[in-house]
Amino acid sequence: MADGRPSAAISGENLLFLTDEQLRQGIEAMFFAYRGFTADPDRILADMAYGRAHHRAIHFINRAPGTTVNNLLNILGVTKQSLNRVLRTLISDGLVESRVGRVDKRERHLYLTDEGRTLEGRLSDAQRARMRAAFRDAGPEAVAGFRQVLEAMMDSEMQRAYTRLKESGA
Amino acid sequence: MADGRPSAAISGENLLFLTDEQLRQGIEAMFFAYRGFTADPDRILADMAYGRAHHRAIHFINRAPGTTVNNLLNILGVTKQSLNRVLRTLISDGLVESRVGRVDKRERHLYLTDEGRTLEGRLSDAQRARMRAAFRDAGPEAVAGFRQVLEAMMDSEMQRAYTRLKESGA
DNA sequence: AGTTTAAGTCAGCCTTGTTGACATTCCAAG
DNA sequence: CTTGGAATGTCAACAAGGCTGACTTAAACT
Repeated sequence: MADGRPSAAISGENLLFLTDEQLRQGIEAMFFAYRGFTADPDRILADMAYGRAHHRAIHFINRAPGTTVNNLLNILGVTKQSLNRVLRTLISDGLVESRVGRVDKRERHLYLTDEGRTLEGRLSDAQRARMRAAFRDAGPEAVAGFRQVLEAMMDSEMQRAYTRLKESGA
Repeated sequence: MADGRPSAAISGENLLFLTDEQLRQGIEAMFFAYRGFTADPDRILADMAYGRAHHRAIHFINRAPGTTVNNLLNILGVTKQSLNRVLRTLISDGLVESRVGRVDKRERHLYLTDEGRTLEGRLSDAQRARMRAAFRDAGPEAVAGFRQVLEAMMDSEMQRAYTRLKESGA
């Protein structure tokens, strides 16, 4: 409905005519691209008893070693019960190590074991390969735009988490 | 690991240095942005007995009215059992109508009812509002780049589906 | 006539999300 | 010192939405 009718949006000096059709194409692009984005790690995980939730935990523990459970909870946006089930299996399988905090012994700090890092590498390599190919195909300007739009699409809380991770990284 | 070490990629005339860190930021941007992308419709659906799967079915039936079950299956990338469960509830709730094909009576052609279109509108409006804000914030060049990268990230099969939908649209 | 295709259905399983209730441990404030 | 609250862990139950496998029906194709 309303195809062709412009959803006008005025932004400072810029007057953008964003039709519903253009927005819908953006929506569909996100849907199809996210499928591709997760496809490669999913294939690797399917062989083991793990799923996407395990991948996410492993990714962010690798990204910020020593992170607390609570911090991970905020980043992942799931309940502690849900995360706990995933962490329990990862710990008992020897991929993740949970150390009691030194300053606050209630906290658990999470680290990947060597085995955990190995799996992380396998998953990351697969996901990065696709991202690298996409970045290469699209070119540097497109990559900058890609990141700008994605950042603008996040909830402000996630935007802060993303920025924090970005700055801690490089 | 390998932070700082460049994953070089040569693309025709362009020499891109894509570090693992840059790729990881792209990966995390996708993760956080997709959460935002689904957040608004999810909130609407949570009040009803519906979930994201119902939203996807409604979206693509609206997009291509009269589509067959098999076609929808290919676009959504799920099993017919999974889709059927969703379609059954949508049909019995009066949001979707299933008509026997005229030329091939084995096929069922799917259409939204008035009630279905109403819900579709509510969900789309919410999702488009966020997309519109992100597009406006980022600007037209960024939007073009965003779409280029996403398209390059899709599996080729999905890329074809996406292009077909795009061309059928505007 | 026999095979293939589209769709639907039943049963069962898995992952991953949810609530709610409750125990433990420890820090910090009164 | 005691009490309240925070961080964590755990148990149970449940739901959504994926999956596989097996089977039926009806129509179309060869």
